[in-house]
Amino acid sequence: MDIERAQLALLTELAEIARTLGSPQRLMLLQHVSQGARSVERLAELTGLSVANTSQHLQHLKRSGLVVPRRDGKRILYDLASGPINELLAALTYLAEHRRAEIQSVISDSVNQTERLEGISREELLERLRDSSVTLLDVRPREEFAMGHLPGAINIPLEELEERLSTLPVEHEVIAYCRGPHCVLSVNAVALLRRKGIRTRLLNAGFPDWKAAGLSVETGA
Amino acid sequence: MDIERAQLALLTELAEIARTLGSPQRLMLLQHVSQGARSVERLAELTGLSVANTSQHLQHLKRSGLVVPRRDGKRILYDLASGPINELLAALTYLAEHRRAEIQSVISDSVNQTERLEGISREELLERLRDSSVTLLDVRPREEFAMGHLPGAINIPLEELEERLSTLPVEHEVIAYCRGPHCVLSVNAVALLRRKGIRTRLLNAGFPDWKAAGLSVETGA
DNA sequence: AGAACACTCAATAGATTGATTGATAAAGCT
DNA sequence: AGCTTTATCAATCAATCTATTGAGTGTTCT
Repeated sequence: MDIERAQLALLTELAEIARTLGSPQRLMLLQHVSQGARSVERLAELTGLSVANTSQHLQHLKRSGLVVPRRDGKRILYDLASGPINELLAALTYLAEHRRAEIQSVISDSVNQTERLEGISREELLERLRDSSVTLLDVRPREEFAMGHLPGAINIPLEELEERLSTLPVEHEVIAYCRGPHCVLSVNAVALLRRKGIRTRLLNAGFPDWKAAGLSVETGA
Repeated sequence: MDIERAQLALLTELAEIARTLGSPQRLMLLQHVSQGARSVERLAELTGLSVANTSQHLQHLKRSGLVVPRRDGKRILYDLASGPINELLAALTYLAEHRRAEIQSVISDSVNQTERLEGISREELLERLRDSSVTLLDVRPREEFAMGHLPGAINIPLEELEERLSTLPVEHEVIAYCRGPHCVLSVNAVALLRRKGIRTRLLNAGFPDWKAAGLSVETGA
């Protein structure tokens, strides 16, 4: 019974966080806040909500420990709290994408949708690279990138991705990769980019697989 | 602008999933379902909910694409939908745990992040008590306080602290304590008082430690 | 000190959600 | 066919959530 009560307490905590995320407005706020500390007024502007309403949603986010306020003169800046918040959002986005792809594949017969989600194979990538119709993105840390990467890839470590979004060429589809088929880095990157409306796919293989397959590799920055 | 609309649509989808997870009952159902397909009646039994209520929650989960029903004779079995649902739950749990750990170790939502919860040792406290240069504050519930407390301590349960702030003597530094070194009550009390500009520190030990060390104890209100 | 500013708080009305009840539908049994 | 089991649906009421309004708090500037 004591275990059951503890279980219930934990689930109640989880539910509280989840319910906080259960509003498009708050998700929008969170997304803006995750790009750096912002004042209430700025956030109201960015989201199109009234200031009072924005304030209330921010209080809600604060109560759930997702944002942290900090006074700066006469304004109050809200910042993302520490902890794996982006990871949670990534997981949520990823699931939503998965679900959407599933629904679409039932309606239309297009395999393209599921493929989009599942990722891209080495073979297809090679083909697309030949006619340079993709942007290849390596989200590993700088050091790993320097040790070797796929030819033509550009390196933006995941932590910097959000702020350096504008430097990313988006005229083509973006293919993200990191260390392996289920490396968290690239999954997060794909979720982030898709939230921004950028067409993005995941490379099924990571850099080690690529190298192991004997394909060409570049080194240096 | 078109991107913005797509953004909003995606966020609405995310919010819908999140809101579905925003209920302890549904999380409980999901947890049971994730261990294998179960009938409505069985799930009602496992969770202690009524059958009709269980059914409704399951409909909700189904609408959000988290579970899938399948007929088996006269019963209907619910199974976990495909997709990274467990990953999402894991991310949620991870964040909740992270948040909990943070509350216990640091001043999570204090305005001034530079302020640390600098603690005070039993030895120093004894010395300060001798020349009555501190106010000793016990933030545990009344009942616990009556069962025994540090000599000279005044009792203001955490819930009442904010409204009874004016009754707190603040000419000296305030030392707060409750049950143990990382009891959430006193951590919150310290954060609250510091926000109000009252010099406050946390006693490294709680009441149980004090008693165990054989130091003198008062009882009664 | 007083005005302007940025934000929060409290109160409200309208919409949404949760649990309960009783009625309905679908499958299996006799 | 009738009857039972199992689950859903429809209707209800209390509780909660959202956005708006206007008042109140703390900070800076003059």
